[in-house]
Amino acid sequence: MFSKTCEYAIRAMIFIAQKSKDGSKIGIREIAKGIDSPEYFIAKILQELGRKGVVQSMKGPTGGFYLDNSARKTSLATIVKAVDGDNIFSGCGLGLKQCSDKHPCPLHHEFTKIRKDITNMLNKTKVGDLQEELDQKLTFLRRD
Amino acid sequence: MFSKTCEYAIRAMIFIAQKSKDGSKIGIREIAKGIDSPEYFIAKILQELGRKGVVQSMKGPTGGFYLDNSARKTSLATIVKAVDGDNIFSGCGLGLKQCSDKHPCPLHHEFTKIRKDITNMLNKTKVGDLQEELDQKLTFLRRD
DNA sequence: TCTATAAAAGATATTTTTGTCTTTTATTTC
DNA sequence: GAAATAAAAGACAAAAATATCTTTTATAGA
Ligand code: FES
Ligand code: FES
Repeated sequence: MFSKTCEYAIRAMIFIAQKSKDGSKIGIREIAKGIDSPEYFIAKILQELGRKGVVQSMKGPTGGFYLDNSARKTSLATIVKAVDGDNIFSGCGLGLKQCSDKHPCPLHHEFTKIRKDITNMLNKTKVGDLQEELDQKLTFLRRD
Repeated sequence: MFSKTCEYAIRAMIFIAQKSKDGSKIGIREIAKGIDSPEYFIAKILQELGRKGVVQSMKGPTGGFYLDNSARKTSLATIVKAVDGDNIFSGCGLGLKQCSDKHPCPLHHEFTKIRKDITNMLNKTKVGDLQEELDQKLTFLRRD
């Protein structure tokens, strides 16, 4: 469904939301541990998300990653788009160069329904909401 | 959603269903052209599907690929499972090692709904049915 | 039985994704 | 201002996915 990169990105965003909700910042090493991802790899991903303004960061001592109030309202759709592009939102399920109602592939009618559900789900789900459930220990970001 | 390999596999299966419905067989070169895929690559994929009994083939002159009556009833789920494994049917949307109700990731509740829809869709959709729509030119296997 | 044909099998190559390491830059604290 | 810290940037490496080519095997038909 999502690339590994995207899975890590979403997990990291929720983790950062949690660890920075009191205004503090969280380092890359702890993030990697918290979400069970390769340290250098998630660093690269967050760097890119930082450039796009999806996550905030500060260098130097006491520095690290955090989310400002507007970033907490980021939808998963925004993250997915930033990392994986928009193939999942508009691409053909059978890999035709273009998805189109006028020139549909054999799966088009069934696939667009699902694609719509996925899009709705990703649009309505915000990082901040997922972080709250995580806080209540109703959900988890890693599995040992 | 699906790997390139899987997209080609599904398209090829529908194409073979169409071209072999009169009992004839279809060669790899025509298949590659018909579904706009790399020739040697789809050959490898069909070889593997052949080993698994998902598609039928014959060597030699007048040889080629075809689908017997039972293969026409193959569901997309069978093809996807044969090619991509069962990650899409049971894997965690955020890439945790295990998807579980007891230890759910933040996306679990929303994701399992969609995963179920996908599973149902792939199970109920049969190659033969898609081929019929293709015959009526209601759908297409390539886009130029 | 010989020849031509077409898939199977095996080997190799390229590209993309995923993962790692090193150097540079910004920031804090002393 | 100097030292320590942590992310940014850039270079590199490994693995997986995608793609291509060559040789072998089975089959049909002359
Ligand atoms: S054309 Fe394939 S999903 Fe729309
Ligand atoms: S645990 Fe992630 S989808 Fe079930």
